[in-house]
Amino acid sequence: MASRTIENYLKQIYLSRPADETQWLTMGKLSTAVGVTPGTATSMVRAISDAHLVEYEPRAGVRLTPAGEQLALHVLRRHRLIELLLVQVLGLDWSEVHEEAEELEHVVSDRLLARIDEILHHPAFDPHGDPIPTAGGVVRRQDCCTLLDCPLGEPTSIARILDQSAEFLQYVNQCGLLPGAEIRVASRNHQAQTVELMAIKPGETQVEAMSFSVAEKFLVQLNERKK
Amino acid sequence: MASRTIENYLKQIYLSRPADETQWLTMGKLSTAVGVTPGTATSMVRAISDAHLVEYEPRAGVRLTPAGEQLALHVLRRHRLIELLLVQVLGLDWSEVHEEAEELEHVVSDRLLARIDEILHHPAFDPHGDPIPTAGGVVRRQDCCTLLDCPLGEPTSIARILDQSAEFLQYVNQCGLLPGAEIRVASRNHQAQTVELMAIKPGETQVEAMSFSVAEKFLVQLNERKK
DNA sequence: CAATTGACTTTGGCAAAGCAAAGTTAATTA
DNA sequence: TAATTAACTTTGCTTTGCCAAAGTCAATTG
Ligand SMILES: [Mn+2]
Ligand SMILES: [Mn+2]
Ligand SMILES: [Mn+2]
Ligand SMILES: [Mn+2]
Repeated sequence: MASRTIENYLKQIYLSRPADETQWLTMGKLSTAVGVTPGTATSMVRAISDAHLVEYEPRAGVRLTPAGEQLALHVLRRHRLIELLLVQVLGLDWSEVHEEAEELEHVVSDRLLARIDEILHHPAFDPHGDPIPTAGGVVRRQDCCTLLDCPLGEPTSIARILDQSAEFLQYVNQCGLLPGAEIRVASRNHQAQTVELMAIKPGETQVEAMSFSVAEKFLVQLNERKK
Repeated sequence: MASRTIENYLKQIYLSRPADETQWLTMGKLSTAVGVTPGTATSMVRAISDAHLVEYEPRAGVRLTPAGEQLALHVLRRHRLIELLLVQVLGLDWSEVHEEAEELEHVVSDRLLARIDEILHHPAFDPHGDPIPTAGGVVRRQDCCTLLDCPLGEPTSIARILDQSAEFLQYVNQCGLLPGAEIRVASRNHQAQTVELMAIKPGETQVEAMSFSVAEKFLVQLNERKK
């Protein structure tokens, strides 16, 4: 079986892969994502490539094979299911579960994972709104836009938080913008580079302002019309 | 911090230590307990001894220092709390949790462990009846006798199962002799080398027979008088 | 008391994972 | 086009754990 090191590399290759599918992930990006020196990444990638889990083109970069992608998605599934368990069942704060899951993801057996999945009723998203791959290795697509480019005034729900640093997540917590929260973008001020939000709560109107750079870190979904 | 290898060695040194406190644990016993060749155990123990976690006397054996014992007890606490969580909250069978906990015990953070402890209401015993060391590293003593040497006819409760192989635990499950089960030893037949048990259930009298060698694997406690 | 034996230790070697620093490429700049 | 530079690869070395096989010690046994 793949060592925990290899699992970590594969997961990071998946998460850091460039949007354009034909592109390679550069070794520089990979080495910083994994947290090793570039030389270490090169030799590790060579090894993983011998195992046919990635394609490696010197001076171009690295890219997952179908087998490697399946493995990466399994690790990601473990990671995200564990995060949700830690939040929902064990009551950890969502800002601290990532570190924890980073270790646990390599150690939880298939049997235990199946039980976790059952207890959580086969959830589709983790506490940060990231999609949980299915046991078969399929990632469900959600179409979202950021608070920067979603339509003004429309009722929307927070779907996903892109900056998952502990500090940012604590800020998100404070202003109640967790995944699921219903809000509208009241206005955008291009001079001040700010976005004004309104919470949709019964009888109450709360306002929150944030800069464009922060607004970009929230993905939202348009609420379905209830007429 | 101690590597997972060192944690495993310390835990095994603790669990395999001879009953007589003045005795050393031999390297042979340790190496089979840890599952490595004798040479490997020797060199590892040398290293652990350099870290002042054990005393090592060549050709005599090994023995925990107070610091090493504290560390061993912390690993044991993690192991046993995790086992109980897996059974009580995640619904795994008690015959499969040991393997699982063997890995998880090295990876669960203090914060997570504290939450587990809370959720389980600070339990004193794991699913097999083994005592869970306190966070301060204290093991509560329970005075038990085996089904071989407990008094005949007295109402007792199963306290602890000494053979924790998956097969044996499944047998224990089948005859309902889990920790907490109330029974009386009806008789012992020294010719046949068997023990006859009676379950104490409302209105029902169930009988179970087992050999001396199996009876030895059950620790029981006398029930307090209810007069 | 010597010989044998079993338990233990030592030695030498290997694989995984990592770093530092030197050496290459290839893209950019002048 | 030539020089510079940033990104990448190679090389050499380290640490941690492990095994196999050879060597040593001490307890029994004859
Ligand atoms: Mn990880
Ligand atoms: Mn997440
Ligand atoms: Mn373990
Ligand atoms: Mn146990």
